[in-house]
Amino acid sequence: MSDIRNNPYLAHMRDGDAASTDGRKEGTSASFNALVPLQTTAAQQEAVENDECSGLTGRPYTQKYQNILAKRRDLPVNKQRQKFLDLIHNNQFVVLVGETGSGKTTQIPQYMVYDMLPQVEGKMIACTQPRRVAATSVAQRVADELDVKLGQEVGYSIRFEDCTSSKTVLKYCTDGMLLREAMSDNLLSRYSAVILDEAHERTLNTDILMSLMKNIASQRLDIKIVVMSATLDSEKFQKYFNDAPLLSVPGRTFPVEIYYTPEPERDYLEAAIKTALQIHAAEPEGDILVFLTGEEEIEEACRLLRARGDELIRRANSGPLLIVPLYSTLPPNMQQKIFEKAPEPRTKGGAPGRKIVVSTNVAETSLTIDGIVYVIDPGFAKQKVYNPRVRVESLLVSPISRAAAQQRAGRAGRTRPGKCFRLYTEKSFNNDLIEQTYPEILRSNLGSIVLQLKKLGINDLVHLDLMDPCAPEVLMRALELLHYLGALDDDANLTDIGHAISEFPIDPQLAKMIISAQHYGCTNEVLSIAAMLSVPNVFIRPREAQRAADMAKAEFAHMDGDHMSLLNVYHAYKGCAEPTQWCWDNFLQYRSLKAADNIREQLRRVAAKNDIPLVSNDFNSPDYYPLIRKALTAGYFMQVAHLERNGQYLTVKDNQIVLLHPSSVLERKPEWVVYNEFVLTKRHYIRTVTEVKPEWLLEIAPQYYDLSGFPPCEGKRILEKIVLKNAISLEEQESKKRKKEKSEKREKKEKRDKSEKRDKKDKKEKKEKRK
DNA sequence: GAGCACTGC
Repeated sequence: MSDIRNNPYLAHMRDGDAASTDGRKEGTSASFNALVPLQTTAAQQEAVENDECSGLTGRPYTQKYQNILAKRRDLPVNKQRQKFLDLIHNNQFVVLVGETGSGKTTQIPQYMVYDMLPQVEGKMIACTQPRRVAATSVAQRVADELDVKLGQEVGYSIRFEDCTSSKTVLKYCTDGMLLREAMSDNLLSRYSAVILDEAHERTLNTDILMSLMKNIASQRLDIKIVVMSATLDSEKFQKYFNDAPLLSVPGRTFPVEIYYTPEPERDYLEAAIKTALQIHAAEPEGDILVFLTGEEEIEEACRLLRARGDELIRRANSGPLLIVPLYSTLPPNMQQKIFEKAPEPRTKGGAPGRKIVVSTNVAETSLTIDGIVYVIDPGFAKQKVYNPRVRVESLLVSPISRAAAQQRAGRAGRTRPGKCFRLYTEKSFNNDLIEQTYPEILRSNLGSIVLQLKKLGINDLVHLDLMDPCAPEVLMRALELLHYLGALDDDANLTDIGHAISEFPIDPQLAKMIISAQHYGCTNEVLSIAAMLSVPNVFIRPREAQRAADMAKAEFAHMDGDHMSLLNVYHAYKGCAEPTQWCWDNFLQYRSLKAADNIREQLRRVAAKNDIPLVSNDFNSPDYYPLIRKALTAGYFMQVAHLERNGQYLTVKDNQIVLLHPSSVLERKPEWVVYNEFVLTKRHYIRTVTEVKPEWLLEIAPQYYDLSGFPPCEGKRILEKIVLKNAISLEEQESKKRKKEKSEKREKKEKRDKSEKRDKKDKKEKKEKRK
């Protein structure tokens, strides 16, 4: 343990003993003079906070600091500070449950800093968040609380942005970011403690990180782990972390009354609209939040609400309504509308106006709207599901869990007591809804995750200690994919290609595409395509201007297919003078294109770091596009469809009937295509499609196109013919080669014989001369 | 001739 005299917080207290309060004396006396381990009490910590100068910077505290300090002392978590410190002193893991408003996210990391003084050993404390905005905004708040400049002693680290310095002691970061760091520093040796926040959300990254921390903790007895969650499902966390102790901190929210429908609702959209209007007509002032499942449904609900709201206002003299849709793909300026105030009464003293926000799940966790008093919860959400049999991820409207329903209801009690109207029966809530939403790890394709785990040095995936183990078939699919990509060898160990792929923060297929592009001389172009495939759809198609949008899109169409069209869009975007206006004029999503540009730059850096040359072919060469398509094939040879003679596309190897997605720029139907996505809706579609040649498949991925395992279909027969033809020509080549070799041998032999004869002759002559 | 919950590296 370190010398406590190095403690920058406590150091100044030695000098100022005379002026000490009791609390400070408690801190000064026995503990640090006796060189005890770095363990503080709540009183010591508070004394340090009460001091005139900051222990971190040595500067006097500002008035702003003092004002915030008063509020911090009032947080529920502060009353449990001593209890928390006792637990963390005596345990490697602590589970902390704290509801909204407990102050856990801002305070616990600070308590840890005071207690562990990571800077003494040149280390840091990390606190992870599932979302970027949370990481940045909380870091800013804590920097203010500690009276330091953001990016100095307190910082954050998210994709595209590292706001830390050599002085940083406390770092907020996304959980994905910490995972990336662990890939190059398997034991996270730069950290003396890791705090995992919002663990109840059970995102893919949080689950992997929990497993990783458990593993690291068994090898590093000096590291402390705090797992923070908002739900009461704490037993599962405690059990998982070797029966860790639990600390519960009450939240600070207002009570929310729950109402259920007496009978099940047949049409939840209709019921939601009716309920909203009833609230408007009968309930006191306060805004309404309605949860629906997707963009189309939300826009439809807004239309109906506006129409019927107008009628209500006319007939019943109700207050004016502001109806706002909210979903993530909504342009930012439209998203800002949710923060507008409810409209004023039409006449002085008239019925108050009201705001109704109709939102997807984005309002459940990611965005907080002030002033919401009423929540309407139909009980559904779109959720990701993964079907390993057909290797397809899709979105399905499904009932939410009880935990999610609780979370939604909580949105009504942020500023004052509220009400939540559940559009299902109480019986249904208790009997039909599952307790918790299935964690993401059980609903995802794990290709990328398995590769990351390998890179993290975790080889035994079957015995991987996860809170919810994933299905063996999902693991098999992931290993299979990585093996075919050449990322894993026959013993499932990382290959050189695998190491390279894992460096890229994108799907393994995309990374393989980039790595392969160097052999086709087109890394520049393929980087652009990979970036465009990693962002949300760039094409906008408003209902009221569909034809204009389609025409704008046609300008970018490339006859080889959608990938090349994306490349056209990217090039045009890079070449335009005023990006925002240009995007607007061309029905393109500026946000997506900007993101693509950002990602491309990141990918370019990773490529450069891995010695992948950044090259392009001559644009005027006839091979310019075919070579790009070959690189595409090197990543996506597992996603190929063949046009059968009956006019239907069949996926190769799975023999699924699929249709070209109507958004495709391909007007004809090429015989062989690679596709980026399999979309499962009413029908099976392949989306983002480009023409390829069957010869390429056999040439680029012979290990995958071992046709003996393929189900019979036209595509297979054609590939077999090519294999045969290749074999024949190979045989011909071989025999030619053999003939050539034979004749060469003969010639050589003749030469040799001749020279030998000559030598003999020479020797003979020499001999005779000597004689 | 159609859809796109939400995050994240």
